[in-house]
Amino acid sequence: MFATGFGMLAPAMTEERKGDKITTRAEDYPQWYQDVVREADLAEPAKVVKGCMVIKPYGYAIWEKIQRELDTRFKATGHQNAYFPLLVPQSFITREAQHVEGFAPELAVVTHAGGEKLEEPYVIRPTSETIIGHFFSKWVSSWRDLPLLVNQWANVMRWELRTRLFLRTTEFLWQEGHTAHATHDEALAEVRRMLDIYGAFAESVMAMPVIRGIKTASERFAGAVETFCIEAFMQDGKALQAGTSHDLGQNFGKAFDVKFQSESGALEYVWQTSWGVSTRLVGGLVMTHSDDAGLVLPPRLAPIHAVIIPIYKNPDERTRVLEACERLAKALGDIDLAQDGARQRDWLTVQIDDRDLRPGAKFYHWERRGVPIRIELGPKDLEKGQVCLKMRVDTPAATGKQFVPEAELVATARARLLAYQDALLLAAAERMNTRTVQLDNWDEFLATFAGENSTFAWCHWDGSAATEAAIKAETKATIRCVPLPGQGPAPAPGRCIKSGAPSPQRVLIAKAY
RNA sequence: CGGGGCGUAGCGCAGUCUGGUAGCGCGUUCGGUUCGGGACCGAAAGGUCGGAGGUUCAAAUCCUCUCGCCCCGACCA
Repeated sequence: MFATGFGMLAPAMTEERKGDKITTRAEDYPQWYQDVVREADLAEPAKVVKGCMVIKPYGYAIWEKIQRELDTRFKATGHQNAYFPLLVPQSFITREAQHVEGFAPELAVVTHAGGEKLEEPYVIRPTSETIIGHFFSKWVSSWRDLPLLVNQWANVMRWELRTRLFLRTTEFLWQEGHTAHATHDEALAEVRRMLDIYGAFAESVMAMPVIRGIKTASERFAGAVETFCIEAFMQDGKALQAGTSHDLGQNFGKAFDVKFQSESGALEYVWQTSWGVSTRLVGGLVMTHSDDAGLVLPPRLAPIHAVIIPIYKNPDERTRVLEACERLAKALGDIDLAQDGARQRDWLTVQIDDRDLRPGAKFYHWERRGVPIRIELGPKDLEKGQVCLKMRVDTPAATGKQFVPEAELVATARARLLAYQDALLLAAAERMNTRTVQLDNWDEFLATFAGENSTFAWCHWDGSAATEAAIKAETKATIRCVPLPGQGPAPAPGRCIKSGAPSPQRVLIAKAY
């Protein structure tokens, strides 16, 4: 499948404004992020609705690719999609003590409908554990009904005080998996399995390396027994919680009376899990790979893999060049990027930019949108039977403009895209690794997190909430997670960086989005 | 909710102090010349100056009230 007329993906020239420069990262990182999102045409603040955003077609196309990849993985592990109501009876939220406490401050509540005041207000779901708990209790009665594995793609609302496009908005899109199991061990295995899926997805599809770990009590999901997470390293040294997987224990089972009769005949509460990732991932994608020239996308998530720019001086040349462009697009469109063993094909999407603009303007246009490959085709190339190929970001394997014989284009393009995907992951991992430090001295810690500074720091912590709060109060840095085996430095005892008390292992500390 | 700032053309702004024909840049439309890293020339369209009230011969400008937004401090995928 090839495409040359993707109206939705080809933003009109109205967005092309000379002077709309992208602030450099060194100059002002938050401004750079906003500029990149705007210039890549990913989203814009809704303005008329406080704290909300409009995800524009190009940005939504990236989210759809994320959805497709994850949904395939969820289905492959036995989950089924379902959909639960947006509105949740207020009394449901208050059923689980920790849950209410955590979410009460950010709830939007519907008090009137049909011109009348409601007997019981509804809250707009901030997450769906409660209403799903209610239905699980109706659906589960026997051990034969377990495990129950469902997922929902939905929007949720949390009344945020301060918002940033994709990273934190009042309404956002996500996926929330909810499962019920007969034993705690089985539930825990599910929690870990989904965390593994998130981690593998982040690294192999988003090319975004992550640290897998467990949240401290203060950062734990309201109502969970344990929260597992993946934390990603942003270019400014801050951490982004990119996905979470919760062991809910029997907390919601008890609150919503989700019971089953076991094989031995005993009546028991189910063990539940929930796990989710959101459109925040798009923000993480931006802050992982993009540069001062704009968005950079890994091929596996790029809505457009290659753009072909025709070069011509007169109508006759235009006709001949465009004809050749169509030929190239058709050939490239037959490339399947899917890895061995993938369940579905992943055809290359190609676009010919035949707008009446000068080539240079088109180069900048697509560069800002992060299209991985640019192909220039002009009269000189036609004569020589070659095409000019350039990757959005230089990699050791491919630097600057390269000329390849037309006959080799398809093979070259495929190889370059696959190498590019790997190169982005490698570059991101190197950035994270070289900027990750081990700190053992409080003064050093203060210097590391002075002002807006942040990086990934492995430090000893005495395990107390008081120390954790003190670190946060003094530096704004927080404990992102206690690493899982294989993540971070090998566990070894030491002394807490703040209190000096004994500590069994180092934890990951950074400022966070 | 406390402190600071701002509402004038699609976007960014000037004009407000000192009332007197509503302007500039970018973008948009049309025509032409251009086209291997952000083109140029010519013409044109586009604004009840956030809203309401008041002062005045006359208000974007002065006064009163009001609405909305942004930034900074207490929460979070």
